[in-house]
Amino acid sequence: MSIRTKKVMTIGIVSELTGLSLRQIRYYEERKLISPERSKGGTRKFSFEDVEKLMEIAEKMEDGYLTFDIRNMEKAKQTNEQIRKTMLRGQLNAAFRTRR
Amino acid sequence: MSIRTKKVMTIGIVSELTGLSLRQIRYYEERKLISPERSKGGTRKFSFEDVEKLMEIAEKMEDGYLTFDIRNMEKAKQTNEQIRKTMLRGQLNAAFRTRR
DNA sequence: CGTGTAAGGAATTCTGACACG
DNA sequence: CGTGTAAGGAATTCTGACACG
Repeated sequence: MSIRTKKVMTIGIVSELTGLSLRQIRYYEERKLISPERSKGGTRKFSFEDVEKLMEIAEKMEDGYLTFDIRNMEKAKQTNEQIRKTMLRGQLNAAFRTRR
Repeated sequence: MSIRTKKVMTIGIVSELTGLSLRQIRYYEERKLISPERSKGGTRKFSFEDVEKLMEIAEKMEDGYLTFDIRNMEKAKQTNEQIRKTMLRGQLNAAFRTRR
C-alpha cells in the first residue's frame, strides 16, 4: 500500500484539509462515497486519496449533483478503467500473436 | 509542501506505524530528534517523513546510540547535504565560466 | 539515560436524534 | 436531501511526576 492510500488521518485533519464539516464528511461516508477505516476504538481513519476524493465530491456537490449521482459517477469511472485495461490487454495479446 | 512532509497523523497512528511507544515518541521529540506540529488544542501532528525518521532512530537506538549522538548524526547529515549542494553549485559556475 | 506507568484533565471523536428547507 | 446543532458518552492525547536501572 502506498503513502497515498494508507489510512492515517482523523476526521478533524481531513476537515481542515478539505474545508468540509465533520457532518459532511460523515454523511458522505454514510452514502458510500468514501470508505475510511476504523481504529479499535471506532475512530475513523482516512487516506490522502480519501482527501482527494472528498475535494472532487465537494466540487460535484457545488455543481448541484445528488450524492446518489456522484456515487454512480464514481462507479462508472471505475468501470471505464476496467474496460480500458481489458482492451489494452487485448491489444497487447493481438500484437504478440502477430509477431510469432 | 508534499504529501510526505504534511503533518497529519496523531501519535497513536505513528505508534502503530513505527512500533514505538507513545512515551518513546514524545521523548524523542523532547530530545529534538523530530518536530511534530500541534493542533489548536495541543495534539501532536506528524508527517510520513517523521515516521521514516523515527524508524531510523529506532535502529540507531537498538545499536546503542544515545539520543544526543543521533541528534548530532542528523545535524551532520544535513550539513553534508549543504556542502554537497554548495560544491555542486561551484562546479556548475566553473563550467559556465569556462564556456564563455 | 531511556522508558514504563498511574493520575487527572482536556481535546477529539462517536452515535442517534431533532430541526430546517 | 443535505447539513447544522445540542447531548451524552467514549476514545485519544496531554503534561508532570515517580520509579527503575
